[in-house]
Amino acid sequence: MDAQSMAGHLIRRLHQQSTQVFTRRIQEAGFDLTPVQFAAMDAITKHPGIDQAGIAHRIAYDRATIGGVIDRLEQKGFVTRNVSRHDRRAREVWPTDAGVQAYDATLPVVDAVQDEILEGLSAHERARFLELAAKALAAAGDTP
Amino acid sequence: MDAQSMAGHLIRRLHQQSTQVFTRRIQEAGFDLTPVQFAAMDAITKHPGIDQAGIAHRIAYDRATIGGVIDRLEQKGFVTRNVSRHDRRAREVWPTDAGVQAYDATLPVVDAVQDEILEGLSAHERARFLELAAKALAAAGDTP
DNA sequence: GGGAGATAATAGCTGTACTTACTATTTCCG
DNA sequence: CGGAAATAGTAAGTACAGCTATTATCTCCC
Repeated sequence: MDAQSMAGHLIRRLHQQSTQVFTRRIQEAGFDLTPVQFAAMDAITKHPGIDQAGIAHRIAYDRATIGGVIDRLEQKGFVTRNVSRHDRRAREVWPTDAGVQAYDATLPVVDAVQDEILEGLSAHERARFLELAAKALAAAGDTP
Repeated sequence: MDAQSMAGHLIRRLHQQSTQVFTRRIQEAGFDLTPVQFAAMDAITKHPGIDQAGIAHRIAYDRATIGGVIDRLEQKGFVTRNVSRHDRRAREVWPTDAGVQAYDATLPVVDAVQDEILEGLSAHERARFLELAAKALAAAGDTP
């Protein structure tokens, strides 16, 4: 068995490819958002006031990691944080106008990136791939 | 378009799943190798004396990143390094006996992990998924 | 044969990822 | 009610993962 043909290796390469395409296209479009930061913005704009644990849960992240991601989004002026009135342990995260604008502006770019990642596949193959990927994930204890 | 169903997101989740399964099973088996360290050991045992750039190229890594990986493999006593006589810029990397033993011992565990990563898929689906993943990668300028 | 350009490795920087440990709350339940 | 267990966030530590810049060599080509 060659390590190069192993599932784990192929998946790592795909992930690498995916993040590189994402980063390149977003930069070319004049924006500054990483894939993870975009995923967080997606959760925050769709659920304004969500707390950090909620974001982590939605995009399948570690609580410790998401703290740093939100830190950077806050530094960029895309979100603000405040202590929740209902639960003083929690921080509510709200998108700023600049954050909403950045999210809206990057959305079409991100959409295009999804096809580019799988550009070697036909439309049918692409759909099949995504279907199988989702199925493999669901079996592994998916929590979207 | 929901970010959760995007190709990039699914691939990231799969990668996350893949590394978590790898790490857990390897640890349960009493070993201490990360997925990247294993991939590097695979290249080194199959090409003893390979230089770091060669390893990086084989497993599709950044030259800067691989330096740290080899550092850690050296600390664990799995490889040794020496300056190449043919090219004094290059460091030849050789597996130690302990390194070869660790590689051989982990190989069956790693093999089993590959199936576990895709345990939600039937054998046929698994093969199809790997085929599509390889095809998508090849189109993106694969360099194995 | 000598200088331009390529290449190997490293250093420093940013940004994930996940772990364990710790603090501050909240909630559940006897 | 009151304490145990659960939960939100942070901190510190390890390990990628990639970028740019720098240094030391090497190679190629005029």
